[in-house]
Amino acid sequence: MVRGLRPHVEGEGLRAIEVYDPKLGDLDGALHLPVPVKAISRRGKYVLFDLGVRTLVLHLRMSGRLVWAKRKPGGRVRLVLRFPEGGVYFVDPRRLGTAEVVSEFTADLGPEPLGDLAWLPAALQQSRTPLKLWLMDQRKIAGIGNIYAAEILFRSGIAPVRRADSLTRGEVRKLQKAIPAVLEEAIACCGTTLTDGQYRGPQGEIGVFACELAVYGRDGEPCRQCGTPIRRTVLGGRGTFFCPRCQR
DNA sequence: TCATCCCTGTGG
DNA sequence: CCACAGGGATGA
Repeated sequence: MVRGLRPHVEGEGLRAIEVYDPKLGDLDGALHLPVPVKAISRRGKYVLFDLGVRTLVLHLRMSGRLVWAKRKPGGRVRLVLRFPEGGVYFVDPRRLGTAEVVSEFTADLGPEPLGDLAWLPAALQQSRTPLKLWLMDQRKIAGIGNIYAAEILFRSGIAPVRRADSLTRGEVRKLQKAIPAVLEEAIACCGTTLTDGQYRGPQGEIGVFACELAVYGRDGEPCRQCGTPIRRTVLGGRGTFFCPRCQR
């Protein structure tokens, strides 16, 4: 998503911030607009607009989308970042997303999942939590959510409830490979659009990784690898999908 | 380490 | 109608 927005906003002047949801509060109070966007980047699931002395921090949570458009798109627009050539529209029907302007971005985030994962074995050894919860704990490793946790575990052949500190060396190696493999593949597919009105890229692109999902949302359907019905349980309050045969 | 809550929309 | 939804902060 950040890659899609980059050509539209990087180096461009942010003219105005229009807030349509009082929950978001005032955002431009500490800013001298217009201000050039020096860079747009990502850390974990946070989107960061580098405005020089300040940083605009967005988090889309469950239902948020960032749409680049000339005019207002459909849906519940909570925020607009106005640029000369168009706007970044923060569409967010559930209103769980967040936006703030800060002097320095801070968040309790673990390392990026696409960097060197040499630290992983030692970190896993220190935790007794179920592996799926470990993967989704942003303080342990940043950026992995419910869909990709499920898919990473399937590709690793590890059951979601396995304690993090119980993995064999071989399983850790599989996990180490599966984390970047699943994420890179999903990014190459432009993400995962499950149904209409859900995740889209900044130009409305559908994320076709939904076609590649092995377990997520496939409760009761046959495993693509062994035919065993995919099962759904609840872990940490979240739907958890896995193949009881392929994942031990 | 957990359930709960924040919100609203959709699908069964 | 109820269950559930891609996330995360909070308080027990």
